[in-house]
Amino acid sequence: MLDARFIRDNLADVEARLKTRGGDVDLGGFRELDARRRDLLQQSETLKALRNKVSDEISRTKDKSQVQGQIAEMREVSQRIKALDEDLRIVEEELERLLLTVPNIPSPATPVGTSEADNVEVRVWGERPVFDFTPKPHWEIGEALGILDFECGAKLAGARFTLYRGIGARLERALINFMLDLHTERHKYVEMLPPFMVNRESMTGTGQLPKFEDDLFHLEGVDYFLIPTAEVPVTNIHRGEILRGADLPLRYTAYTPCFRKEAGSYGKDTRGLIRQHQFNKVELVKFVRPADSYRELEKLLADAEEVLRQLRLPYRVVELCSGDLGFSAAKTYDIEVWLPGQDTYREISSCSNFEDFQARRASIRYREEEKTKPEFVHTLNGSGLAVGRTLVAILENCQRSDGPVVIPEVLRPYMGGQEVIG
RNA sequence: GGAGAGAUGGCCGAGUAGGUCGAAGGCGCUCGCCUGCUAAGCGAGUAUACUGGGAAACCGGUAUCGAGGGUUCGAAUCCCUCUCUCUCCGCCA
Repeated sequence: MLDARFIRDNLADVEARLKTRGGDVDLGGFRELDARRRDLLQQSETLKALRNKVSDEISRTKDKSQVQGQIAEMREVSQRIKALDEDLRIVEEELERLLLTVPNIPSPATPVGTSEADNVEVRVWGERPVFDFTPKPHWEIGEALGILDFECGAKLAGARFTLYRGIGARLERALINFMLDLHTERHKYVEMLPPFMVNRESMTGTGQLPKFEDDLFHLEGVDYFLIPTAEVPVTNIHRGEILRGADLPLRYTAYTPCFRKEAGSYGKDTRGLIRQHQFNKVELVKFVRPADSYRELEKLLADAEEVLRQLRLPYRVVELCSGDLGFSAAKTYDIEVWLPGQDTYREISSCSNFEDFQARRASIRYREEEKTKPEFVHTLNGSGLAVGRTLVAILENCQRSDGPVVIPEVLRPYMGGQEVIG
Protein backbone atom coordinates (compact mmCIF):
# COMPACT_ATOMS: atom_id res chain seq x y z
CA MET A 1 0.00 0.00 0.00
CA LEU A 2 1.18 3.47 -0.79
CA ASP A 3 1.18 6.27 1.74
CA ALA A 4 -2.01 8.31 1.33
CA ARG A 5 -0.19 11.49 2.26
CA PHE A 6 2.52 10.80 -0.26
CA ILE A 7 -0.07 10.33 -2.99
CA ARG A 8 -1.86 13.50 -1.90
CA ASP A 9 1.34 15.54 -2.15
CA ASN A 10 2.70 13.95 -5.34
CA LEU A 11 -0.37 12.94 -7.29
CA ALA A 12 0.84 13.65 -10.81
CA ASP A 13 4.24 12.11 -10.22
CA VAL A 14 2.75 8.97 -8.66
CA GLU A 15 0.38 8.57 -11.58
CA ALA A 16 3.18 8.96 -14.09
CA ARG A 17 5.38 6.39 -12.40
CA LEU A 18 2.54 3.90 -12.03
CA LYS A 19 1.79 4.26 -15.72
CA THR A 20 5.17 2.73 -16.53
CA ARG A 21 3.68 -0.57 -15.33
CA GLY A 22 1.24 -0.39 -18.21
CA GLY A 23 -2.53 -0.39 -17.96
CA ASP A 24 -4.78 2.35 -16.73
CA VAL A 25 -3.99 4.46 -13.74
CA ASP A 26 -6.59 6.81 -12.39
CA LEU A 27 -6.08 8.35 -9.01
CA GLY A 28 -8.72 11.01 -9.61
CA GLY A 29 -11.09 9.23 -7.24
CA PHE A 30 -8.41 9.28 -4.60
CA ARG A 31 -8.12 13.05 -4.40
CA GLU A 32 -11.86 13.46 -3.95
CA LEU A 33 -12.25 10.70 -1.36
CA ASP A 34 -9.24 11.92 0.56
CA ALA A 35 -10.61 15.47 0.73
CA ARG A 36 -14.04 14.25 1.82
CA ARG A 37 -12.53 12.07 4.47
CA ARG A 38 -10.65 14.93 6.05
CA ASP A 39 -13.65 17.22 5.88
CA LEU A 40 -15.91 14.69 7.62
CA LEU A 41 -13.22 13.87 10.14
CA GLN A 42 -12.85 17.49 11.12
CA GLN A 43 -16.58 18.02 11.48
CA SER A 44 -16.94 14.93 13.62
CA GLU A 45 -13.94 15.70 15.79
CA THR A 46 -15.05 19.26 16.42
CA LEU A 47 -18.37 17.99 17.72
CA LYS A 48 -16.65 15.34 19.81
CA ALA A 49 -14.45 17.97 21.39
CA LEU A 50 -17.58 19.93 22.28
CA ARG A 51 -19.29 16.88 23.71
CA ASN A 52 -16.27 15.96 25.79
CA LYS A 53 -16.08 19.46 27.18
CA VAL A 54 -19.77 19.68 28.06
CA SER A 55 -19.88 16.16 29.49
CA ASP A 56 -17.02 17.14 31.72
CA GLU A 57 -19.00 20.15 32.94
CA ILE A 58 -22.05 17.97 33.55
CA SER A 59 -20.00 15.58 35.64
CA ARG A 60 -18.85 18.41 37.87
CA THR A 61 -22.35 19.77 38.41
CA LYS A 62 -23.90 18.09 41.41
CA ASP A 63 -27.41 19.32 40.82
CA LYS A 64 -28.28 17.67 37.53
CA SER A 65 -31.48 19.66 37.18
CA GLN A 66 -29.32 22.65 36.28
CA VAL A 67 -27.84 20.90 33.27
CA GLN A 68 -30.90 19.34 31.69
CA GLY A 69 -30.55 21.79 28.81
CA GLN A 70 -26.98 20.72 28.05
CA ILE A 71 -27.86 17.06 28.33
CA ALA A 72 -30.63 17.49 25.77
CA GLU A 73 -28.29 19.47 23.55
CA MET A 74 -25.59 16.84 23.74
CA ARG A 75 -28.08 14.14 22.97
CA GLU A 76 -28.60 15.88 19.67
CA VAL A 77 -24.87 16.41 19.14
CA SER A 78 -24.31 12.70 19.65
CA GLN A 79 -26.86 11.94 16.94
CA ARG A 80 -25.01 14.21 14.54
CA ILE A 81 -21.70 12.63 15.43
CA LYS A 82 -23.14 9.22 14.76
CA ALA A 83 -24.37 10.28 11.33
CA LEU A 84 -21.03 11.91 10.46
CA ASP A 85 -19.10 8.85 11.61
CA GLU A 86 -21.25 6.61 9.48
CA ASP A 87 -20.50 8.74 6.41
CA LEU A 88 -16.86 8.77 7.38
CA ARG A 89 -16.78 5.01 7.69
CA ILE A 90 -18.14 4.61 4.19
CA VAL A 91 -15.64 7.07 2.71
CA GLU A 92 -12.76 5.42 4.54
CA GLU A 93 -13.80 2.02 3.33
CA GLU A 94 -13.86 3.24 -0.26
CA LEU A 95 -10.51 4.90 0.17
CA GLU A 96 -9.03 1.77 1.69
CA ARG A 97 -10.42 -0.39 -1.09
CA LEU A 98 -8.91 1.97 -3.64
CA LEU A 99 -5.53 2.11 -1.94
CA LEU A 100 -5.32 -1.67 -1.57
CA THR A 101 -5.67 -2.12 -5.31
CA VAL A 102 -2.98 0.38 -6.28
CA PRO A 103 0.30 -1.40 -7.06
CA ASN A 104 3.69 -0.35 -5.76
CA ILE A 105 5.62 2.41 -7.49
CA PRO A 106 8.49 0.96 -9.52
CA SER A 107 11.89 1.92 -8.19
CA PRO A 108 13.92 4.39 -10.28
CA ALA A 109 16.34 1.46 -10.56
CA THR A 110 13.75 -0.57 -12.44
CA PRO A 111 14.13 -0.35 -16.22
CA VAL A 112 11.07 1.04 -17.97
CA GLY A 113 9.39 -1.31 -20.42
CA THR A 114 6.10 -2.84 -21.37
CA SER A 115 6.67 -6.59 -21.38
CA GLU A 116 8.98 -9.48 -20.69
CA ALA A 117 10.80 -8.59 -23.88
CA ASP A 118 12.09 -5.41 -22.23
CA ASN A 119 13.66 -7.19 -19.28
CA VAL A 120 17.38 -6.59 -19.03
CA GLU A 121 19.89 -9.42 -18.86
CA VAL A 122 22.29 -8.69 -16.01
CA ARG A 123 24.64 -11.65 -16.16
CA VAL A 124 25.00 -15.18 -17.43
CA TRP A 125 26.70 -17.88 -15.37
CA GLY A 126 27.95 -21.36 -16.16
CA GLU A 127 28.58 -23.40 -19.26
CA ARG A 128 25.61 -24.82 -21.04
CA PRO A 129 26.11 -28.57 -21.37
CA VAL A 130 26.93 -29.91 -24.83
CA PHE A 131 25.19 -33.12 -25.84
CA ASP A 132 26.04 -35.54 -28.66
CA PHE A 133 22.36 -36.45 -28.77
CA THR A 134 19.11 -34.49 -28.63
CA PRO A 135 18.50 -33.66 -24.95
CA LYS A 136 15.12 -34.77 -23.70
CA PRO A 137 12.63 -32.69 -21.72
CA HIS A 138 12.39 -33.61 -18.04
CA TRP A 139 8.96 -35.19 -18.32
CA GLU A 140 10.34 -37.83 -20.66
CA ILE A 141 13.39 -38.39 -18.51
CA GLY A 142 11.38 -38.55 -15.29
CA GLU A 143 8.80 -40.92 -16.69
CA ALA A 144 11.42 -43.18 -18.22
CA LEU A 145 13.24 -43.40 -14.90
CA GLY A 146 9.99 -44.03 -13.07
CA ILE A 147 10.53 -41.11 -10.68
CA LEU A 148 7.86 -38.70 -11.96
CA ASP A 149 4.32 -40.00 -12.42
CA PHE A 150 2.10 -37.37 -14.00
CA GLU A 151 -0.72 -39.76 -14.74
CA CYS A 152 -1.04 -40.85 -11.16
CA GLY A 153 -0.92 -37.21 -10.02
CA ALA A 154 -3.89 -36.56 -12.26
CA LYS A 155 -5.67 -39.61 -10.88
CA LEU A 156 -5.10 -38.59 -7.27
CA ALA A 157 -5.99 -34.93 -7.67
CA GLY A 158 -6.20 -33.65 -11.24
CA ALA A 159 -4.29 -31.81 -13.90
CA ARG A 160 -1.14 -30.02 -12.73
CA PHE A 161 -0.44 -32.47 -9.93
CA THR A 162 2.42 -34.95 -9.91
CA LEU A 163 3.38 -37.98 -7.88
CA TYR A 164 7.11 -38.25 -7.19
CA ARG A 165 8.16 -41.85 -6.79
CA GLY A 166 11.10 -43.44 -5.01
CA ILE A 167 14.41 -41.80 -5.76
CA GLY A 168 12.56 -38.87 -7.35
CA ALA A 169 10.85 -38.12 -4.06
CA ARG A 170 14.19 -38.42 -2.33
CA LEU A 171 15.87 -36.08 -4.77
CA GLU A 172 13.21 -33.43 -4.09
CA ARG A 173 13.75 -33.88 -0.36
CA ALA A 174 17.51 -33.74 -0.81
CA LEU A 175 17.19 -30.43 -2.63
CA ILE A 176 15.04 -28.97 0.13
CA ASN A 177 17.56 -29.98 2.78
CA PHE A 178 20.52 -28.83 0.75
CA MET A 179 18.99 -25.40 0.19
CA LEU A 180 17.95 -24.95 3.82
CA ASP A 181 21.37 -26.02 5.06
CA LEU A 182 23.13 -23.64 2.69
CA HIS A 183 21.00 -20.67 3.71
CA THR A 184 21.03 -21.34 7.43
CA GLU A 185 24.64 -22.42 7.86
CA ARG A 186 26.43 -20.35 5.29
CA HIS A 187 24.14 -17.38 4.66
CA LYS A 188 22.92 -17.08 8.25
CA TYR A 189 19.19 -17.11 7.71
CA VAL A 190 16.98 -18.41 10.53
CA GLU A 191 14.86 -21.36 9.51
CA MET A 192 11.11 -21.16 9.96
CA LEU A 193 8.40 -23.75 9.42
CA PRO A 194 5.17 -21.77 9.17
CA PRO A 195 1.52 -22.75 8.75
CA PHE A 196 0.71 -23.70 5.16
CA MET A 197 -2.62 -21.92 5.38
CA VAL A 198 -3.20 -18.40 6.61
CA ASN A 199 -6.01 -15.98 7.32
CA ARG A 200 -7.24 -13.03 5.30
CA GLU A 201 -5.20 -10.44 7.20
CA SER A 202 -1.97 -12.19 6.33
CA MET A 203 -2.90 -12.43 2.65
CA THR A 204 -3.74 -8.73 2.64
CA GLY A 205 -0.51 -7.85 4.43
CA THR A 206 1.70 -9.13 1.65
CA GLY A 207 -0.56 -7.96 -1.16
CA GLN A 208 -2.23 -11.14 -2.47
CA LEU A 209 -5.61 -9.81 -1.30
CA PRO A 210 -7.91 -8.21 -2.13
CA LYS A 211 -6.88 -8.14 -5.77
CA PHE A 212 -5.77 -11.68 -6.47
CA GLU A 213 -8.25 -13.83 -4.59
CA ASP A 214 -8.99 -15.82 -7.77
CA ASP A 215 -5.42 -17.16 -7.81
CA LEU A 216 -5.72 -18.65 -4.33
CA PHE A 217 -7.16 -21.85 -2.94
CA HIS A 218 -9.66 -21.01 -0.23
CA LEU A 219 -10.93 -23.54 2.28
CA GLU A 220 -14.56 -24.27 2.75
CA GLY A 221 -16.12 -23.55 6.12
CA VAL A 222 -13.24 -21.47 7.50
CA ASP A 223 -11.75 -18.29 6.11
CA TYR A 224 -8.30 -19.75 5.46
CA PHE A 225 -6.25 -19.73 2.30
CA LEU A 226 -3.56 -22.17 1.20
CA ILE A 227 -0.35 -20.19 0.88
CA PRO A 228 0.85 -19.46 -2.67
CA THR A 229 4.36 -18.84 -1.30
CA ALA A 230 6.12 -18.87 2.07
CA GLU A 231 6.53 -15.13 1.62
CA VAL A 232 3.02 -14.75 3.05
CA PRO A 233 3.35 -16.46 6.44
CA VAL A 234 7.00 -15.52 6.91
CA THR A 235 6.59 -11.81 6.15
CA ASN A 236 3.51 -11.71 8.36
CA ILE A 237 5.48 -13.07 11.31
CA HIS A 238 6.11 -9.45 12.26
CA ARG A 239 2.75 -8.02 11.20
CA GLY A 240 1.66 -5.28 13.60
CA GLU A 241 5.01 -5.17 15.37
CA ILE A 242 7.60 -2.54 16.09
CA LEU A 243 11.03 -4.14 15.73
CA ARG A 244 14.25 -2.97 17.36
CA GLY A 245 16.75 -1.36 15.02
CA ALA A 246 19.53 -3.34 16.64
CA ASP A 247 17.86 -6.59 15.53
CA LEU A 248 17.86 -5.62 11.84
CA PRO A 249 18.37 -6.98 9.33
CA LEU A 250 16.25 -10.05 10.09
CA ARG A 251 16.82 -12.94 7.70
CA TYR A 252 14.44 -15.89 7.55
CA THR A 253 14.31 -18.93 5.34
CA ALA A 254 11.48 -21.42 5.09
CA TYR A 255 10.56 -24.50 3.14
CA THR A 256 6.88 -24.78 2.30
CA PRO A 257 4.71 -26.27 -0.36
CA CYS A 258 2.98 -23.58 -2.41
CA PHE A 259 -0.55 -23.77 -3.78
CA ARG A 260 -1.70 -21.81 -6.80
CA LYS A 261 -4.81 -22.02 -8.91
CA GLU A 262 -2.94 -20.93 -12.03
CA ALA A 263 -6.19 -19.48 -13.30
CA GLY A 264 -5.64 -17.84 -16.65
CA SER A 265 -2.82 -20.13 -17.65
CA TYR A 266 -4.93 -22.74 -19.39
CA GLY A 267 -2.95 -24.61 -21.98
CA LYS A 268 0.33 -23.09 -20.80
CA ASP A 269 3.11 -25.41 -19.63
CA THR A 270 0.74 -28.34 -19.43
CA ARG A 271 3.52 -30.88 -19.63
CA GLY A 272 5.87 -31.67 -16.83
CA LEU A 273 6.60 -30.02 -13.53
CA ILE A 274 6.91 -26.41 -14.60
CA ARG A 275 3.45 -25.14 -13.67
CA GLN A 276 1.79 -27.11 -10.88
CA HIS A 277 -1.04 -26.40 -8.45
CA GLN A 278 1.25 -27.61 -5.67
CA PHE A 279 5.00 -27.21 -5.66
CA ASN A 280 7.81 -26.97 -3.15
CA LYS A 281 9.86 -23.87 -2.56
CA VAL A 282 12.52 -22.66 -0.18
CA GLU A 283 12.00 -18.97 0.43
CA LEU A 284 14.26 -16.19 1.68
CA VAL A 285 12.73 -13.22 3.50
CA LYS A 286 14.40 -10.13 4.93
CA PHE A 287 13.32 -7.22 7.08
CA VAL A 288 15.80 -4.36 6.72
CA ARG A 289 16.39 -0.67 7.29
CA PRO A 290 15.17 1.40 4.34
CA ALA A 291 18.64 2.75 3.66
CA ASP A 292 20.01 -0.79 3.29
CA SER A 293 17.31 -2.40 1.22
CA TYR A 294 18.90 -2.22 -2.22
CA ARG A 295 22.21 -3.52 -0.97
CA GLU A 296 20.32 -6.30 0.82
CA LEU A 297 18.52 -7.13 -2.41
CA GLU A 298 21.85 -7.75 -4.13
CA LYS A 299 22.92 -10.01 -1.27
CA LEU A 300 19.67 -11.91 -1.32
CA LEU A 301 20.03 -12.42 -5.05
CA ALA A 302 23.58 -13.68 -4.56
CA ASP A 303 22.36 -16.09 -1.86
CA ALA A 304 19.81 -17.55 -4.27
CA GLU A 305 22.33 -17.73 -7.12
CA GLU A 306 24.70 -19.63 -4.87
CA VAL A 307 22.32 -22.60 -4.90
CA LEU A 308 22.63 -22.94 -8.67
CA ARG A 309 26.38 -22.37 -8.59
CA GLN A 310 26.88 -25.16 -6.11
CA LEU A 311 24.66 -27.41 -8.19
CA ARG A 312 26.64 -26.32 -11.26
CA LEU A 313 23.50 -25.45 -13.17
CA PRO A 314 23.85 -22.69 -15.80
CA TYR A 315 21.61 -19.67 -15.38
CA ARG A 316 21.19 -16.01 -16.09
CA VAL A 317 19.89 -13.10 -14.07
CA VAL A 318 17.44 -10.62 -15.56
CA GLU A 319 16.16 -7.35 -14.21
CA LEU A 320 12.40 -7.09 -14.63
CA CYS A 321 11.17 -4.01 -16.46
CA SER A 322 8.36 -1.87 -15.07
CA GLY A 323 5.73 -3.59 -17.22
CA ASP A 324 6.66 -7.07 -15.97
CA LEU A 325 6.91 -6.19 -12.28
CA GLY A 326 4.67 -7.89 -9.72
CA PHE A 327 1.98 -5.94 -7.89
CA SER A 328 3.86 -5.34 -4.63
CA ALA A 329 7.42 -5.08 -5.92
CA ALA A 330 9.45 -1.94 -6.52
CA LYS A 331 12.35 -3.84 -8.05
CA THR A 332 12.76 -7.48 -9.05
CA TYR A 333 15.50 -9.73 -10.36
CA ASP A 334 14.58 -13.08 -11.84
CA ILE A 335 17.01 -15.95 -11.93
CA GLU A 336 16.41 -18.15 -14.95
CA VAL A 337 17.93 -21.59 -15.16
CA TRP A 338 18.97 -23.13 -18.45
CA LEU A 339 16.76 -26.05 -19.57
CA PRO A 340 18.42 -27.83 -22.50
CA GLY A 341 15.50 -30.22 -22.97
CA GLN A 342 13.32 -27.24 -23.81
CA ASP A 343 16.12 -25.10 -25.23
CA THR A 344 15.20 -22.13 -23.05
CA TYR A 345 15.83 -20.25 -19.84
CA ARG A 346 13.14 -20.70 -17.22
CA GLU A 347 12.42 -18.63 -14.10
CA ILE A 348 13.55 -20.45 -10.98
CA SER A 349 13.70 -17.56 -8.54
CA SER A 350 12.27 -14.09 -8.23
CA CYS A 351 14.03 -11.72 -5.83
CA SER A 352 12.25 -8.50 -4.96
CA ASN A 353 12.50 -5.40 -2.88
CA PHE A 354 9.05 -4.29 -1.79
CA GLU A 355 10.40 -1.22 -0.02
CA ASP A 356 7.75 -0.17 2.52
CA PHE A 357 4.76 -1.36 0.46
CA GLN A 358 4.16 -4.57 2.38
CA ALA A 359 5.37 -3.05 5.64
CA ARG A 360 2.72 -0.35 5.43
CA ARG A 361 -0.02 -2.87 4.63
CA ALA A 362 1.06 -5.19 7.39
CA SER A 363 2.23 -2.43 9.74
CA ILE A 364 5.77 -3.68 10.28
CA ARG A 365 7.91 -0.95 11.77
CA TYR A 366 11.17 -0.52 13.60
CA ARG A 367 12.63 1.96 16.03
CA GLU A 368 16.28 2.82 15.57
CA GLU A 369 16.69 4.07 19.14
CA GLU A 370 14.45 3.83 22.19
CA LYS A 371 13.18 7.36 21.73
CA THR A 372 12.99 7.70 17.98
CA LYS A 373 9.79 7.48 15.99
CA PRO A 374 8.88 4.12 14.52
CA GLU A 375 9.47 3.84 10.78
CA PHE A 376 8.35 1.24 8.30
CA VAL A 377 10.95 -1.40 7.51
CA HIS A 378 11.64 -2.51 3.98
CA THR A 379 10.76 -6.11 3.18
CA LEU A 380 12.42 -8.32 0.61
CA ASN A 381 12.04 -11.86 -0.50
CA GLY A 382 13.18 -14.30 -3.09
CA SER A 383 12.98 -17.96 -3.91
CA GLY A 384 16.02 -19.82 -2.84
CA LEU A 385 14.91 -21.77 -4.94
CA ALA A 386 11.79 -23.26 -6.50
CA VAL A 387 12.51 -26.90 -5.72
CA GLY A 388 10.52 -28.65 -8.46
CA ARG A 389 12.05 -26.51 -11.15
CA THR A 390 15.50 -27.16 -9.73
CA LEU A 391 14.83 -30.87 -10.03
CA VAL A 392 13.73 -30.24 -13.60
CA ALA A 393 16.99 -28.43 -14.30
CA ILE A 394 19.01 -31.30 -12.88
CA LEU A 395 17.19 -33.88 -14.98
CA GLU A 396 17.66 -31.89 -18.15
CA ASN A 397 21.21 -30.63 -17.62
CA CYS A 398 22.67 -33.79 -16.13
CA GLN A 399 21.09 -36.35 -18.45
CA ARG A 400 23.13 -38.97 -20.31
CA SER A 401 22.37 -40.27 -23.75
CA ASP A 402 21.05 -43.63 -22.65
CA GLY A 403 18.73 -42.26 -19.97
CA PRO A 404 20.49 -41.96 -16.60
CA VAL A 405 20.94 -38.69 -14.73
CA VAL A 406 24.08 -37.75 -12.81
CA ILE A 407 23.35 -36.36 -9.36
CA PRO A 408 25.23 -33.09 -8.63
CA GLU A 409 28.06 -33.68 -6.19
CA VAL A 410 26.77 -31.42 -3.43
CA LEU A 411 23.55 -33.41 -3.30
CA ARG A 412 25.14 -36.83 -2.95
CA PRO A 413 25.53 -36.65 0.85
CA TYR A 414 21.78 -36.08 0.95
CA MET A 415 21.19 -39.07 -1.35
CA GLY A 416 22.98 -41.69 0.66
CA GLY A 417 26.02 -41.31 -1.54
CA GLN A 418 24.16 -42.20 -4.73
CA GLU A 419 25.83 -40.71 -7.84
CA VAL A 420 23.54 -41.62 -10.69
CA ILE A 421 19.83 -42.21 -11.14
CA GLY A 422 18.96 -45.01 -13.53
C1' G B 1 -17.03 -31.09 20.33
C1' G B 2 -18.75 -29.84 25.89
C1' A B 3 -17.94 -26.76 30.63
C1' G B 4 -15.56 -22.70 32.93
C1' A B 5 -11.89 -18.43 33.40
C1' G B 6 -9.59 -14.46 31.12
C1' A B 7 -7.76 -10.42 27.35
C1' U B 8 -5.53 -3.14 30.36
C1' G B 9 0.54 0.88 28.15
C1' G B 10 7.66 -2.19 26.40
C1' C B 11 6.70 -5.87 30.59
C1' C B 12 4.14 -6.98 35.33
C1' G B 13 -0.24 -5.35 37.41
C1' A B 14 -4.47 -1.98 39.86
C1' G B 15 -9.03 -0.23 38.41
C1' U B 16 -16.24 -3.08 37.50
C1' A B 17 -22.71 0.40 42.42
C1' G B 18 -20.45 4.58 34.64
C1' G B 19 -17.77 10.86 35.02
C1' U B 20 -12.01 14.21 37.77
C1' C B 21 -8.84 7.30 33.87
C1' G B 22 -4.51 7.63 28.28
C1' A B 23 -5.43 5.08 32.59
C1' A B 24 -2.62 3.94 40.02
C1' G B 25 1.69 1.23 41.42
C1' G B 26 6.05 -1.54 40.16
C1' C B 27 9.82 -3.03 36.61
C1' G B 28 12.40 -1.50 32.43
C1' C B 29 14.25 2.59 29.57
C1' U B 30 16.01 8.00 28.73
C1' C B 31 17.95 12.59 30.68
C1' G B 32 19.73 15.27 34.95
C1' C B 33 21.59 15.38 40.13
C1' C B 34 24.41 12.83 43.71
C1' U B 35 28.54 9.35 44.70
C1' G B 36 36.30 8.08 44.38
C1' C B 37 34.35 3.43 40.83
C1' U B 38 30.18 0.04 40.89
C1' A B 39 25.70 -0.45 43.39
C1' A B 40 22.16 2.30 45.87
C1' G B 41 19.59 7.10 46.19
C1' C B 42 16.95 11.68 44.35
C1' G B 43 14.31 14.52 40.40
C1' A B 44 12.07 14.75 35.57
C1' G B 45 10.48 12.18 31.42
C1' U B 46 8.85 7.70 28.95
C1' A B 47 2.47 4.76 23.73
C1' U B 48 0.45 4.86 18.85
C1' A B 49 -2.47 6.54 14.77
C1' C B 50 -5.16 10.18 12.33
C1' U B 51 -5.95 15.34 12.00
C1' G B 52 -5.57 21.19 12.32
C1' G B 53 -1.78 25.08 12.74
C1' G B 54 3.69 25.95 12.03
C1' A B 55 9.59 26.48 7.79
C1' A B 56 10.79 23.86 12.06
C1' A B 57 11.10 23.12 17.25
C1' C B 58 6.48 22.54 18.79
C1' C B 59 1.31 23.51 20.01
C1' G B 60 -4.02 22.04 19.65
C1' G B 61 -8.05 18.26 18.56
C1' U B 62 -9.84 13.19 18.10
C1' A B 63 -9.40 8.04 18.76
C1' U B 64 -7.31 3.67 21.04
C1' C B 65 -7.88 -0.56 28.02
C1' G B 66 -8.60 -7.97 22.38
C1' A B 67 -12.22 -6.61 17.78
C1' G B 68 -17.03 -4.83 16.34
C1' G B 69 -21.85 -3.01 17.75
C1' G B 70 -25.49 -1.14 21.60
C1' U B 71 -27.25 1.78 26.07
C1' U B 72 -25.92 6.88 27.99
C1' C B 73 -24.95 13.86 28.08
C1' G B 74 -20.64 10.62 29.31
C1' A B 75 -18.14 3.58 29.00
C1' A B 76 -11.69 0.29 30.63
C1' U B 77 -16.15 -0.07 33.69
C1' C B 78 -23.19 -1.97 31.80
C1' C B 79 -25.47 -5.13 27.44
C1' C B 80 -24.83 -8.09 22.70
C1' U B 81 -21.73 -10.51 18.89
C1' C B 82 -17.00 -12.21 17.39
C1' U B 83 -11.70 -13.49 17.93
C1' C B 84 -7.84 -15.25 20.76
C1' U B 85 -5.57 -17.35 25.34
C1' C B 86 -5.80 -20.54 29.67
C1' U B 87 -8.03 -24.75 32.74
C1' C B 88 -11.03 -29.27 32.90
C1' C B 89 -13.65 -33.24 30.03
C1' G B 90 -13.97 -35.75 25.24
C1' C B 91 -11.27 -36.96 20.71
C1' C B 92 -6.77 -37.45 18.14
C1' A B 93 -1.12 -37.64 15.03
